[in-house]
Amino acid sequence: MVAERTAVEPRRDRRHARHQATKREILDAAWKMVRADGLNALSLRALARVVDMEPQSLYTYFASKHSVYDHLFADGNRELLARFDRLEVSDDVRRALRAVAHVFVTFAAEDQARYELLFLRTIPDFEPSPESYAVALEVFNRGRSILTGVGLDNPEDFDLWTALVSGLSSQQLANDPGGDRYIRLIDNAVAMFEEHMFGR
Amino acid sequence: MVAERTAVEPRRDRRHARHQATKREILDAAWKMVRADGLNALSLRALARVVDMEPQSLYTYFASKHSVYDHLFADGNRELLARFDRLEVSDDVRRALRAVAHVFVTFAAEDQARYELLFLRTIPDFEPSPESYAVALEVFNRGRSILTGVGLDNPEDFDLWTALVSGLSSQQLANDPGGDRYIRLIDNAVAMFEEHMFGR
DNA sequence: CAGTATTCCGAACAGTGTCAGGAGTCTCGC
DNA sequence: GCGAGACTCCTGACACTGTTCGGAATACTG
Repeated sequence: MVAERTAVEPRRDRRHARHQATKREILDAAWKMVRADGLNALSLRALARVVDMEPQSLYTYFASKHSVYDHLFADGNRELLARFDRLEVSDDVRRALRAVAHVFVTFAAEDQARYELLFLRTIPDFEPSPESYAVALEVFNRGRSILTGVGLDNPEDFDLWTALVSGLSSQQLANDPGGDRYIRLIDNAVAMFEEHMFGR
Repeated sequence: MVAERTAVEPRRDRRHARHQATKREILDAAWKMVRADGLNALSLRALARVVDMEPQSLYTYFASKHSVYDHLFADGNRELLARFDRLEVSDDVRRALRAVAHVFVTFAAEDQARYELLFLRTIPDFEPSPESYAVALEVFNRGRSILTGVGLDNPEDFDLWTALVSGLSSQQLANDPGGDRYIRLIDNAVAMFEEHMFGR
């Protein structure tokens, strides 16, 4: 029985590799379309056309359209997590807060559809799977740990921080997409926040 | 020719009244559905079922589904405008800012779908008509004039203000719908903003 | 080579927004 | 009161959507 299992495993793995490759191609195409036409405008038939398949074949890789969204959701969170990882946290509080805010707002401003998917509940009945949600939680915790690292461990302080940063992001996307009208305000906003938290 | 016109007018008006009444009923039903199932989940066929019509009959009152959204958009903005009108602006800066923030965040937190429709571009290809957008502009100007009334006439200050308030709103909706986790932070946020603008 | 897992597609179903055309109804001037 | 015309509503239909079923290829394994 053990032999049988070890004999089967490699086959599965190779298939799995091909499978994953195609999955990646589909997801990349989905990102492209979603960026171009909006998150809610994604159509499986159009997606299939782009990756040169019949619409039904997509179901070999994804259980449903929501599952596609789910993988995009995880993708986006992994990307944001990677950017936080690349961030070397400064000792200087203001500098650290600035860096975090800049990473987040820039990330948001880059891609309206991605922001919608990750941070707004805009697709009817979509809920991330536990696995995908775990990635999102990791992002959340990472962001919070950076904040506590500079001495902000009060949950309400963190809530105010996220409100401020997400406000800059959503306003940037809504009122000046592609521009930097609100991105320019980051330093000022961080200064305001820091003064309030630590005194002038 | 003039006689003909004046003779026709009253008839038109009475029709118009009935027409508007039905229109209102349809929009009210649409609000209900949108609140229950989400903005993007609205279906003309389901809407028709609720108002006891055939789906195609809705086209007597609205040129398209987007037109329904457009009327809801105007509805929402008129409601927000009315709340600003009911607001008596205090001489005390902090009190005034608090009141404005509270009106807005409460308005947002009440209705996720309405917030999406008014402040996020979440429906594919939807753009408010000039008439509806005019109402939105009026809301925007009203909010800004209240701010300038307390001495904040710098556009960037107003941008930071809207970012802060909309951030509280969207976080409230996303992370604690129905609760008051971020609504409770309004006073604190206003204090932070005021200190930063006017000194401690 | 035989057997099996995997990938893909053809056909179909229920749902969507929307358009064309035609009934029925209401209100008007005569 | 009658005919004209606007108005309201519906039947039928079209192209689209996500999704399921069943079978045909294909690729890999023993």
